[in-house]
Amino acid sequence: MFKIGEFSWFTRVSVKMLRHYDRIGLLKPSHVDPESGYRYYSVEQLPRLHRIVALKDLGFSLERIGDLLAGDLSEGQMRALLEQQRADLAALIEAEMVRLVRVEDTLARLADDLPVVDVVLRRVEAQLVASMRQRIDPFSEAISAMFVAVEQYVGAAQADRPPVLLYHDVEFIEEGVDVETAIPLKHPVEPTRRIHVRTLPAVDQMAVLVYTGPYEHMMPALTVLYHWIERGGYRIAGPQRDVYLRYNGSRGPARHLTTNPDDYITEFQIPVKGPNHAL
Amino acid sequence: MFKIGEFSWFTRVSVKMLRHYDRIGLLKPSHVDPESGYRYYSVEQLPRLHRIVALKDLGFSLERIGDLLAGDLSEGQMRALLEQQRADLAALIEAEMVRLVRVEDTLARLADDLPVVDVVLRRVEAQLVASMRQRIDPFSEAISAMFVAVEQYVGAAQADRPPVLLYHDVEFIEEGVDVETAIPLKHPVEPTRRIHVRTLPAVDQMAVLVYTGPYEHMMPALTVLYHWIERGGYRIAGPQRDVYLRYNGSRGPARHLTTNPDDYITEFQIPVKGPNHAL
DNA sequence: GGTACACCCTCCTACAATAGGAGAGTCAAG
DNA sequence: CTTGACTCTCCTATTGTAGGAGGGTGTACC
Repeated sequence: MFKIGEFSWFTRVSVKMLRHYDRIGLLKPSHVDPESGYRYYSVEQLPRLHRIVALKDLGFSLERIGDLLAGDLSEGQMRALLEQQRADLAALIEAEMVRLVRVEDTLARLADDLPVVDVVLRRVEAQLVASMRQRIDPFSEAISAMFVAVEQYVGAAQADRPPVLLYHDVEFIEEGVDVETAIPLKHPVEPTRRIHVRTLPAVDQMAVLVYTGPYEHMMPALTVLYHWIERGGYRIAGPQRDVYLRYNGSRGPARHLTTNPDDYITEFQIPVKGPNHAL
Repeated sequence: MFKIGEFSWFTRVSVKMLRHYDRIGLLKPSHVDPESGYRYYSVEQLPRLHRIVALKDLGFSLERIGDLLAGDLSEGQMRALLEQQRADLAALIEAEMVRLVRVEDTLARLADDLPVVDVVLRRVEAQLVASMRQRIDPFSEAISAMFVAVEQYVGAAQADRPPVLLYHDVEFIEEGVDVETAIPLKHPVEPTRRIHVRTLPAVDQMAVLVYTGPYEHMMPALTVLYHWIERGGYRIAGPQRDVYLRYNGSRGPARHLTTNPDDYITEFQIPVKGPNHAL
């Protein structure tokens, strides 16, 4: 019989942890003095502690180790737990490798004196909108006109959410871009021949980049977004959306308006499908 | 201005977390109503929150994110933090991959109906011993005789620790194995021509396997230990030690003795050097 | 046989990031 | 003005590990 300190000394498991394993029932001392409460361990407990430590090194939680050591599980259940652990580890490694790539990309951008911008992946909810879709020349004034037309038409039905521009072309096009200007609605309005009423679908995995500044300089940021998607092993799964969080407009929800182009805030959103996450 | 719920809704950062970021100073609301305590956020805070989420996805802790966002660090410091993160991630990935290999090995053993045994890596402390070293035939009775001889010689100086057998051959040898039988000492004794007194050095990284059962069947377990070392990317860094935690002996510390070979408990220890840990 | 000191006990606290709940106050739409 | 949705603070929990306080225990040495 060993006192807890001796047992700790040569198993290299701290006294704190041995007491913890006792409390959670993972490893009870073979004898506890009822007078003093002193724990006494025997060599016979060594294989069990050894297995606990080994399973811990395999990445199992103490709770799962408890299950595994309970002994009342079939070989099939044992295998299932191990398979589960393998899958968890594989997923974790994949996620960490994507992270590593991203950190390296950021370092590379820093080394090249390029601006560091941040992309995040998140869900975007569905949104009822009124919209107008049209082929126009890129960066043209026509876009403003389209937004204004839709806003005027929907009037009080406009929701207090930022307007959205959708790009329906799959590839880059020099002129005649297929765009849709969408204004969020509080409730449906009657469609017309030019103004449609529809619901922008929710997107579970949206790669999002927030850009602050005038529209002329947004291309480098957008490039980063595409780079991010590619490097992360994602594929594009829908039309890009530009969300105007802060923009120049005499109309529209007041809290989204500003006049200084340097204060413009735009969110670039690209729906993606990824290998390592649920759709 | 958005109330916390709205801000949470479209950033997909939970209200709980927004309040948390406020408390730790990571993201203060642009306005807090002094009456109600209500937090109000503005679009201008979106880039910052976005960056926080992006850095979190890169694996940074909130504390480090705080440092990174403080803005008062040079590009060099920024780079250093990223480099650190890269190194941390690389190390983590390597460790997880070793884990994964081990889980897969365990599954393979399970599928082949081989016994699952557990190897752990730990430190072993230095130990003063009296020992006798000799070439003998493997598994011979001579080993017992050597232990008995040393035990008899050291007498009361014997410490209450298990005897150790060291194998000094680097490779497997059919006959004439170079072994050393070591008995732990409480304090030094006089050496003789045949009995040496020395300190078994501490080993920082010892691959250890606990084996329960008679000596005849220990080879498969030992094979696992070698396999484990190889698969983990370690190299052997010293002589193997067998520690007799529970063995048959009429003498020796009482708490290590038993007569039933099925109750024998032996620890196989092999010093290793590994790529991913400090020496 | 006593005393000092190393050891052991329980109970509390902390970490980091996140989540849930209780109880009370606030805002906005009808 | 009521009601229901929202918000506030404060408390608790998670997981594995560690530190400390305050008090009891075992033993080696004198």
